[in-house]
Amino acid sequence: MNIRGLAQHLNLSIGTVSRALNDASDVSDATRRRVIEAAARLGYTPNQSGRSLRRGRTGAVAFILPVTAESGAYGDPFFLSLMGGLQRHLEQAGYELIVLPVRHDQDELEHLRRSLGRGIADAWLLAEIKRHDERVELLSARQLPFVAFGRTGNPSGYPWLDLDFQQLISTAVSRLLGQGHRRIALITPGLDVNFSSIVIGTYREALEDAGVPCDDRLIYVGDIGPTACAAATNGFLDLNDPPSAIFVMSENGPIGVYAALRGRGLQPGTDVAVIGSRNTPSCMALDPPLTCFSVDLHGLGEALGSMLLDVVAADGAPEGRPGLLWPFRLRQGASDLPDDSKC
Amino acid sequence: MNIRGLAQHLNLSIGTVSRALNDASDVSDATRRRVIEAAARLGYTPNQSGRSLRRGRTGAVAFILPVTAESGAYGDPFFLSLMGGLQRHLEQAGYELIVLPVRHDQDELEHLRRSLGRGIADAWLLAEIKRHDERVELLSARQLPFVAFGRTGNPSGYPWLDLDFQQLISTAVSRLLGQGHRRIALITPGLDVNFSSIVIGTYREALEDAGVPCDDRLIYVGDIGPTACAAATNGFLDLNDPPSAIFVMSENGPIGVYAALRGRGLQPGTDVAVIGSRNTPSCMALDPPLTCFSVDLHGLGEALGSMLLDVVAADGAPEGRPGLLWPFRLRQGASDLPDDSKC
DNA sequence: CGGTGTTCCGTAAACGTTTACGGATGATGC
DNA sequence: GCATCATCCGTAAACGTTTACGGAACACCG
Repeated sequence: MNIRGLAQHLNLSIGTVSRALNDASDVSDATRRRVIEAAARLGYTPNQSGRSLRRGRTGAVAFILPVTAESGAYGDPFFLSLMGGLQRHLEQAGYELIVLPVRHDQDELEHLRRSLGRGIADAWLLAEIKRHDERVELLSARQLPFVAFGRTGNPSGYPWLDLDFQQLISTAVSRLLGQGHRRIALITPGLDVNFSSIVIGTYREALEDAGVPCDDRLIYVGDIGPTACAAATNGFLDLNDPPSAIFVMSENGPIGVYAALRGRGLQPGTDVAVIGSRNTPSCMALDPPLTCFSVDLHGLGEALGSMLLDVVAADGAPEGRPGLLWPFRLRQGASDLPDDSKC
Repeated sequence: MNIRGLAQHLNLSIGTVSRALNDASDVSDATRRRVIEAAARLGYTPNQSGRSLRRGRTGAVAFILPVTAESGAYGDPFFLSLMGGLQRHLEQAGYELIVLPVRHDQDELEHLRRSLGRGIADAWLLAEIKRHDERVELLSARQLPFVAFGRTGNPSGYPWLDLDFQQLISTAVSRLLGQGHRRIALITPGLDVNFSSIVIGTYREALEDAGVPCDDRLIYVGDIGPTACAAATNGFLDLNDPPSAIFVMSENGPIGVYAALRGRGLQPGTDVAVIGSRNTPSCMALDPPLTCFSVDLHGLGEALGSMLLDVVAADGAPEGRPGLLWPFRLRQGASDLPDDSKC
């Protein structure tokens, strides 16, 4: 069902039908109603290729979504929830969200180039930003509207939104300090992960501000799977002066920490305080309930959608758009009770 | 950078450039090389709108992905891993995978109509198929190429792939029977979930085949969140003759089951056997390790990709394509040891 | 009644590709 | 040397839409 067929059916010209359906100026109310009614009745929907060929834009925003390549592993459900809010916000503005999955074992720059070439969207959303990210450079160089979820090492000259890891760490550490802990261990991923250096820096600052000496033996940087975190915990406990609290910047890491503590006959939350970073389903299954942080993913998606719409509206005027930090919320569990006996 | 610009740059006609880049017949090797080299050098990528307007097809497959609408909840990471295999398979055939998220609180039929109208893909992949699914009917009626991941109550006349729940249940029940259990409880979601009736039916058959009487008080049908599963477990344990084994058709349900057992001083895997359905991260965090089932998600994605390519190739000849059942694999843990004392 | 607007609609030219068709060129066979 | 043929390339018509432009019809005002 073309626009031509619709026009013939209505004894109107193609142009009039198009105007009636789109801009709605220069067309009488009577015919507009007639056209809209007939379009609905005949099931006419404008061909997207023709439309976006003629106009310069597609009415869609593309989200480059990293997915796992391995067979057994699950992906990060974080993004899935984010997509709900993002899609809702874009939908309200008449935009469509399309997601382009890219596997971790793919050349992501090449993938982005191909996707850009398809010209499938008016704006682009990048995730899992690296400290030095060629995709950000590519999009900046081509002056294409995009938003980065995450930030590079030099986060200026492009719009980004990132989680406020600084707030996360300082909240966790000051909470533990407030509970009387003085030896607080830190488990955080390798420095190739963008936020890890922020984590370490903020951790050091927070201790310093409180006048608590920082012991490098209490900092573990590396693989943050459950087993690696268990090993790290055992390493902490082997020290002459073991920590009384452990902050774990990892999704499934707290599971390993709990296991290692129990392996030594220690009870999380009673003998050693534990605070995790995110309320993943696996961490919510722990007993005693893990004190950790959550993110308003829906709101986060909506904020990203809003930024994307801004960026696509202000085409070619990317100035003055600052980066945004998105807060974590503390979810109090029972794993970080103060352990006064150790102070 | 148009094809016109490229042609002018090469002193060739537009048609020749197009042929050189596409079909590659009727063009000499020398010029073809020259064109390809120049296209790469000038960064030319054919405009997708123009291309798919002229040809009837887009070279893409669309995956209608259900995402959560609530703010706190995470989505199902199941699909994320599936997308990796799907994308790889399609990529190898020169197809692109685009994902269209649809929120659970949206009118999914209306959303599908809009998406179809955009004509953005050559084939469609549906997920979370309902027992009576209007989307399947819509796509069938319009003769559009699609594949259903899941199946309706009457799974014929369209290509589908579904998980083999029957195999899952019969494997679990016969395993428990083989371990000597005679009173096996079942926790399964409400009958609005498509596979739940299959689960119950197969459970009954398996018991009947083994000559074990089926006690309806050992079947719980309803909400399968952790707390609901804990309540169901407590209900089982309140019986005069409580079960010695529990099969939980739920993702996070085993967490609640473990908690309820421990609340009564019972040790999972020692006092009561527990088998779960899926190896979600939350279940893998349990101690003792949960015996459950896993799915080769990558292979599943590739199988879906293969079916999609078949469907898009055999346009208008949808006959003879049977449904496919995808197997579960048992992952032995330590939660289903035989409890001979109770037999 | 002429002039000036306003309202509504048709005309046609784009947007960037692909592809059927034909023509030019050169090679080959007789 | 002429006919035949293969090889390569240019021409132009589509694909379905949007939109600038102009024109027809009509109202209004002096």
